Amino acid sequence: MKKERRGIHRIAELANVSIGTVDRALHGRGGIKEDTRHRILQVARQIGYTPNLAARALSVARASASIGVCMPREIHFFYDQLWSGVLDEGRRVAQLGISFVNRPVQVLGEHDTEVFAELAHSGVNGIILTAGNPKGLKPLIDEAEEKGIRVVCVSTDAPESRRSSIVCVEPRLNGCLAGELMGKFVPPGSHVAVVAGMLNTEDHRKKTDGFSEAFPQHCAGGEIFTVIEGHEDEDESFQKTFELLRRAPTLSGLYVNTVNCLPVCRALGAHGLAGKVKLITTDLFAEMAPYFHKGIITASIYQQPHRQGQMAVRLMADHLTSKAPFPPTVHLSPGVVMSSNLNLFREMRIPEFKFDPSVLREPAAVPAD
Amino acid sequence: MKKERRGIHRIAELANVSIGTVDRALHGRGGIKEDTRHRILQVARQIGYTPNLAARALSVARASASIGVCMPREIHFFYDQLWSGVLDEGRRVAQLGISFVNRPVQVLGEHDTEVFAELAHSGVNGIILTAGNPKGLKPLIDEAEEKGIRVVCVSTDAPESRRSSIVCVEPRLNGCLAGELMGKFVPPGSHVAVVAGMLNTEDHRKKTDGFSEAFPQHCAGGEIFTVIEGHEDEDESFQKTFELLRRAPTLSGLYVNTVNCLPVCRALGAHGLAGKVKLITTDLFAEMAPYFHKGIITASIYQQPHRQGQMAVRLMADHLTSKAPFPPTVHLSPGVVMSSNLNLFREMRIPEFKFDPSVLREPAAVPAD
DNA sequence: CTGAAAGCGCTAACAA
DNA sequence: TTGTTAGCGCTTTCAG
Repeated sequence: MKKERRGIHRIAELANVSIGTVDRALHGRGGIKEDTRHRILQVARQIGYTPNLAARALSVARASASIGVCMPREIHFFYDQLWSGVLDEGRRVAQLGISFVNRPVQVLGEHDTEVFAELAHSGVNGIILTAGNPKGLKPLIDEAEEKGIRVVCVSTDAPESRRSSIVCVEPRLNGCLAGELMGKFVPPGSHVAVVAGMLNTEDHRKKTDGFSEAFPQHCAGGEIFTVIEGHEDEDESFQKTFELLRRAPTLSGLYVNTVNCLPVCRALGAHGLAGKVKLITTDLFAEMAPYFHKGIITASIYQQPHRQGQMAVRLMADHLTSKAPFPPTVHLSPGVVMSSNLNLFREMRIPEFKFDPSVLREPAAVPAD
Repeated sequence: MKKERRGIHRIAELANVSIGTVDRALHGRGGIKEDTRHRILQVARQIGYTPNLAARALSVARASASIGVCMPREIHFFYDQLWSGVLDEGRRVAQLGISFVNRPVQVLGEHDTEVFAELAHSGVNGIILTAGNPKGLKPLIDEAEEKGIRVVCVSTDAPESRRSSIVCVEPRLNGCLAGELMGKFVPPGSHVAVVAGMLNTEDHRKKTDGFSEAFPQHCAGGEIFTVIEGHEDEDESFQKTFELLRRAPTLSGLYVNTVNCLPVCRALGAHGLAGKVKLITTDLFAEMAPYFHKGIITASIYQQPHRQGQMAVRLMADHLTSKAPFPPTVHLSPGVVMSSNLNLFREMRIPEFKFDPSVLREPAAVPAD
């Protein structure tokens, strides 16, 4: 009594040929009679054959696909989460024989052209990239795509380039959602202000635009009192906000579109305005929790960094393993964080996942002994 | 001249043992002298050994598992999405040799005990279950777990049972978030009402409780005017809501905690109260879109059905392939849908994914010839 | 044109 | 306590 074989063996059995022939048929390789080929495909379809990717990966050994990753190390944990999404999902697809080459850069846009160029020449089959420096990157990306190295941008786009896909929360929509929420939080005719990072970065400008457009639509007679720039500097942000609140005591809302919201929270606290001025922030990290509880932050727009990383890896892996086509864009919906659901976000887990370079190597799976 | 070996063979060579011993050392299995174990681990660490997951997957493939799925077919697309999450993720893990036995039941709680029992005896290694009938299911679940069949509940729990894990959005938290939002949307001292499905279902009761607790906390002097039951009946819901709005013209908010919100929207429309009464709904389906655009629905609390399905499959698959432990609970954060981000939700894609039993078979991966 | 056979790195069952 | 061996399903020679 013989055991039931699987996969191509099964097909071979049913079609009365050898597995070698089955392989030739399945891969459209030459050197096979057209009607045996046809017969084999028929059988394969009948039994619903699906190739075992692990076996394939194993067989072709290290010739199998690898993905390069170039993303920044951290800003207030946003990139920590992005990395951890990539690494988590990477661990899964590793089971399918896909390997990773991780090349973190210190901060967004720093040396990313060099690192990208190096990756592109290192023999990877695809690159996941946070494009801090779109202009400089464009030619490199186009060249890589030309050579068949697919590029997926994540979180920050290089929209002019020929990258295969982009995974992000659209900044404009991010601002719109904040604007809509703000419009519902404050009474008609309210004045609100925006605290941006730097208006000359695309991202912050688009968020500001989205907010400015949506807010008046959802708050009859509402107006944007002013837009100030904190330049990602703690002291400057605090000072400017503090000053603003003194100058404009009738302000009913504040929208911070950079991750750097703590100074603003402190300025509001210093004025004793908890809850009086509705504060909508962006992103999430553990130190924000007390300000939710005190009612200083009313809501935060969450950009799902972990999921972005995960999606980018999935897109690339699906393409590499099953030549799945890339969707031109993957726009995630931003989440809304309020005090009720705050604790469900991974950023609130302690201890906070700290980015550890050692994690960047493949899971060194030698257990501590 | 012999070829350079890789992986555990390499380690075996260097440590002067056989691959069997290396395997034992690496996995902390018994039957190995402590110092050989130590030496082997030492070597492994030195050469930066990383297990080849493809090889492992392949090797254990024969032992590989099947997952039974028992979930309802549909309620206003919620279960469609849940299924599609399960099927999508199932397609991925199928590549690791995991197969599925899908057993849809028509509606929540109908015949689920029979179907579960059948699954439990069909030789599956794990069951994903939407427990419509927790009392009846408990003994069956416990028995299955006893036999080593792990059970993961999804969307609806069987909390008394020994199920390995539950993936859901907590109903109470769902209500809290709605309450918090409502508290910020309406002015202090407002009266609001709740439209529930049936208060005797755990789920709706808990949502109502959460809302009732959170709302007054976030709206000074706010009160719950009344809670009405629509019993998931179109006409009854419309009538009762219409009546309520006439009786209480000062109402400033309405929270619908069942998916059946269209009658309420219509009643609001009929009274010309679009935007005047803030309406917060639950879940999302395509027909709701116009009510967002007209400003009748202010926000909806989204329970992420697709992701719930996906998570349940991942939990089970990770356990089956890597004996990963189950987290006792996976509580997803509900999403907030407003008109700005409405279009990003998969429910808005047309054509709406309709549940098709044929999808329940594995995809045939044989290229058209 | 087709078949046979050798691995890929790992697990697990069985011998020693 | 350790070594040996037979696969897992696939790709890739090399013979027929």
